[in-house]
Amino acid sequence: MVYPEKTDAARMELANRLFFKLYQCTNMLHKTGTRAVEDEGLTTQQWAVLGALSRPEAQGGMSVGDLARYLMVSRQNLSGLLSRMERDGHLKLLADARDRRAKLVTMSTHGRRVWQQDAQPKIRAYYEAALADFSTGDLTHTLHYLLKLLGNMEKIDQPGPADASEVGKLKSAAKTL
Amino acid sequence: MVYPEKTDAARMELANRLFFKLYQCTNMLHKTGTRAVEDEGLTTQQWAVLGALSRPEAQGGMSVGDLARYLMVSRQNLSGLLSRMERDGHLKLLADARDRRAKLVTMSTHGRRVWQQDAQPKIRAYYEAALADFSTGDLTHTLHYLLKLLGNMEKIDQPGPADASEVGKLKSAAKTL
DNA sequence: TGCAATATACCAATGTATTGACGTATATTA
DNA sequence: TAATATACGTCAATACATTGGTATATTGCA
Repeated sequence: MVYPEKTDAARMELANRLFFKLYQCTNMLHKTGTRAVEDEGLTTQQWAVLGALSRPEAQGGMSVGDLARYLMVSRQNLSGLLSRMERDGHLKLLADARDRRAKLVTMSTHGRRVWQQDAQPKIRAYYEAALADFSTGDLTHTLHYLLKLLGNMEKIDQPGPADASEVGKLKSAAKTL
Repeated sequence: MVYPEKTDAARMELANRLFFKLYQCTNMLHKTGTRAVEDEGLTTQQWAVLGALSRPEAQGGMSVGDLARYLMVSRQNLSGLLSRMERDGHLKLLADARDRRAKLVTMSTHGRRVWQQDAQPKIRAYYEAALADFSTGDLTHTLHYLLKLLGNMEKIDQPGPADASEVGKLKSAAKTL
């Protein structure tokens, strides 16, 4: 290697710009995306919740915890979000008969109508504008890189045991405390 | 075109996943990134501010407005951020002699030391972990897609006049109000 | 020069996101 | 079964981020 320090500095420079743009992109996504559905009284985060609940797998509702894991946000954050959406009549939170700790989150009739009739066409138009000049290949590649990045960050977040024996060790260690 | 509706639905599906992952990536970035520099009393947003101020172009400080434009956040948001950083001793806000409306934002001696000595190595390590298995080509491509996406969103945010004559029209129209 | 337009910074309200702590309910284990 | 551990949802504190409104200083045009 002739110039290792040079390539390394260049890599850091690229990394820096990449994360800076990631940060700016998401700020702009929330700003412009929320503006796109403001007439429906929604935000981008709320549209993520409605998107999750409208999946076939979510027929019959989801618990707050499951929804938080799916969206990858804290339960505490989601709790507030759901309260606002219930207040605005988009959701219904029912007590779960099976597990008395849990609440079942479901779209209200009004929420489902708003989501399907009003919001969906606007979201579609938003996607088309935001992804103008993106070919199908571009979309696939971008998604691939984001998935890879997300995977790396999940590892940073939860270094996680390498195998089951590690889990056993942790459990044993916990017992001695 | 034989199946136009099919390719269109697939594109929307891709778009949906792309923005969902973008949202999750940035949440994870703030979460894990802030954890990486929490000993220094910093957050990812604050490290963006210090990064901006440590550029050679920012020698002598920046006004709040310039910094807000550079970071692409609202002045109101930045104002609170800067107050916290001044409170924590990382920044100094001086009155601008030239323009009595403006404040000049500069890194304090302490802030510069924290940034260069303590934070920089941790940020470096964070970048390496978050971008594990990203080749230089991967980095360049990802950055390219983010820049393109950001450009599209800026257009959505500010549809902007197509040419100078439009600006003239707007100015004239404003006068009549 | 003077008046209108613009720029700068602040205040307030609202929404999103995190961590830490809490009380209650379910699971696990001894 | 009884004690312990875990899971569930919420409250509180703090930080980011937006919009809208206000007061003051500067700029630009007539």
